[in-house]
Amino acid sequence: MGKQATIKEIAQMAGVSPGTVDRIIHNRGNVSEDKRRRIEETIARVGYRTNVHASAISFKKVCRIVLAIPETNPGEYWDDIREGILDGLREYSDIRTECKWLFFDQFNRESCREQFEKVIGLEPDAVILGPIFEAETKELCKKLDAGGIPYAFTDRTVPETTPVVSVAADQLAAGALVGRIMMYATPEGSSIGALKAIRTGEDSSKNSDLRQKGLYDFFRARGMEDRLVFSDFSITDRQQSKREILNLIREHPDMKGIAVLNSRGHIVADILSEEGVRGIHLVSFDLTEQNASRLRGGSIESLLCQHPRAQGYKAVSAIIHFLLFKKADEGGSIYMPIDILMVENLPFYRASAL
Amino acid sequence: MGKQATIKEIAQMAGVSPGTVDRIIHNRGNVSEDKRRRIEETIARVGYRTNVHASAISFKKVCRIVLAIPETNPGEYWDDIREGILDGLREYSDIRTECKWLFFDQFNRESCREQFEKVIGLEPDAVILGPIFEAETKELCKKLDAGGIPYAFTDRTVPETTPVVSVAADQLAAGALVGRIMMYATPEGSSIGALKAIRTGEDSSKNSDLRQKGLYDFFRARGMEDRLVFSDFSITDRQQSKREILNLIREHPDMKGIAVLNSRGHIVADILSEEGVRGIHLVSFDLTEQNASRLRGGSIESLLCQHPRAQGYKAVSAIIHFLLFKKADEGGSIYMPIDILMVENLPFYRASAL
DNA sequence: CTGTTAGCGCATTCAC
DNA sequence: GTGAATGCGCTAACAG
Repeated sequence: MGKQATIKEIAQMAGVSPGTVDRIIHNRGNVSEDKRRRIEETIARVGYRTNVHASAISFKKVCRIVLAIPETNPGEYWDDIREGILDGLREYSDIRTECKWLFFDQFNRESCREQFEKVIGLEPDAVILGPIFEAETKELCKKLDAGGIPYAFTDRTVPETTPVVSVAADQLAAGALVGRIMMYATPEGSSIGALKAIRTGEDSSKNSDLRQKGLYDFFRARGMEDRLVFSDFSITDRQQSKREILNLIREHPDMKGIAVLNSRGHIVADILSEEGVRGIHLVSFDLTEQNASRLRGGSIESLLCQHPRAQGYKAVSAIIHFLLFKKADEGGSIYMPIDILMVENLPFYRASAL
Repeated sequence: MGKQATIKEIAQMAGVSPGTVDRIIHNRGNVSEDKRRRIEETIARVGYRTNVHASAISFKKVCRIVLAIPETNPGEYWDDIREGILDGLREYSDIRTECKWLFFDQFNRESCREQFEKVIGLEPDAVILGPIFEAETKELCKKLDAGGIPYAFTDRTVPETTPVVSVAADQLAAGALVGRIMMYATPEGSSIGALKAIRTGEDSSKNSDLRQKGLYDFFRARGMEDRLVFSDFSITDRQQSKREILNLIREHPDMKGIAVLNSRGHIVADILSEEGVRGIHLVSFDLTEQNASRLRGGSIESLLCQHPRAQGYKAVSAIIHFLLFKKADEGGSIYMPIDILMVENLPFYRASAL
């Protein structure tokens, strides 16, 4: 814990003024090549790190941040992400930050496009995006890149973009993890349903697709891929989804496990409960209120999740950090841990805010 | 994100000077009852929160912190806690903190007593303890209480003490979680070994005992407690422990799962591997390097853990926060989440430092 | 008991 | 290009 050098000391050692040191630290230019080298050298030599506190306290500029993410009901996935973003914003409440929220319907491409089109006009210093629709996201990012405006993603990565950071979990690994849990929890040779609940006409989401692939690969690698039964089911009409699921079970009487590859496990749980179907091990994704209550009630056995709140928090941290220092310290993506929740460890999960 | 009020503004609103406001914020006394009430009232009204950055930057006093924890090999549980403590210290590196580390042997009561006896003499402003030995810990805490020196625990709570905070996981719940995993992963009716690896003559640790009880209660609640076979095994002599474990398996040929209730799962894993024993589902505790490698290799199926690094970090945060504001904000104990690790989510776990 | 005041380390003008 | 000067919100020492 040796005492940290200050800018003033660096300046003295390099034979320049504190202002000049500050200029190179913030990449603000206007420094002769000669001094830049001298300063950078002594900074490296003494291992100078800027004092975040002093930095934050004297930071004047107000940061205009635009946040464009899906709007969801309280307690659902994107609502948790929003909470995490608010946490992050609060944490940095000492630096002046001016936020503009744009919410869109995650099932409606038009609504997303509409909101994304407003972004540039708001002249943000930075942007945080929920990249649900890939094409729209890419298009927006191209403009942001052109304008030199930094942006970050939560929830997933997007090809052909250059975000400061993507905060996301590895969904292939998550799918494989579902596979492992199913392998343990169901008898050898039984079949396992892999479901996605989607709205009629909706594309299934990128994340679900990756999970499906991860799950498939896991079983395939063990020569058991024929145990898997993939199927979508619609959630527009409750009666219909019920029929679909009951049908599935009827057609596969040896089905001992069902993995719901998105957050709609609670729907399947309720259908199975209502019909008194027992002995099917149910796994789903995301700790939404609805899923949590089914987990407590025992109709869902386990949930995989990626702490959406922490995700939101980290995206904000990264983007603000970038704004302060004009450079990212993480290498472009932050991988979230994939958490497994069962009744016993559920109570201690939410508490750990960060 | 309304602008935060400053101390100066609070002072003005309450009709006092900034110094007086600061006095009540830090519980430094010397304020008339009348003004105290007025100030506290306006603080509450405008929702004032002290600006951590400004606070950190102008904090003058050097904090003498004594840390007395077990010493372990790199990559083991207590070593991770130590890392987390260092993280926390680094985070607050801007406030002057003077640390004195005292390490003891976690299997040697005398060594602990020896180190604990040095604590008071070092005149610490605060103490962080690894409360392995209950009697010694209680004794030390009595002295600390008398001297008005705040202290915090990592790893577990200790009765009859008044720490600023205990950072620990609920081990009963952890034990129950082992039960659930075993229930899923082993065939109905098979027996399950519940082992503790201990040194000859050593008491088994409090945490292991709680886990054992949690596991037992889980099965008992389901009328399956006779599936459990409890047993200790010594790790002083490798050959002997091998015999013990192989004996256990021989006596219970229907044993399909083994839970190691402390961090020595890797020992059992190796013994099973060497003997070519297959088909036994092995669960253990703590993500040590040794366990991680067996998890990757497939000889351990899953690990339960409680992010020791985060534990250390949180203990430091809490104690420093207390030093700054002379009061705790958490209610005396922080519960860590209980994490389940399998091969698939292992790679993403360490990364999430906090 | 209470008000005043001098920094803390850094970001940002504003002169030179 | 560069250096000096000012202030951010708070702490702590000091003068009353």
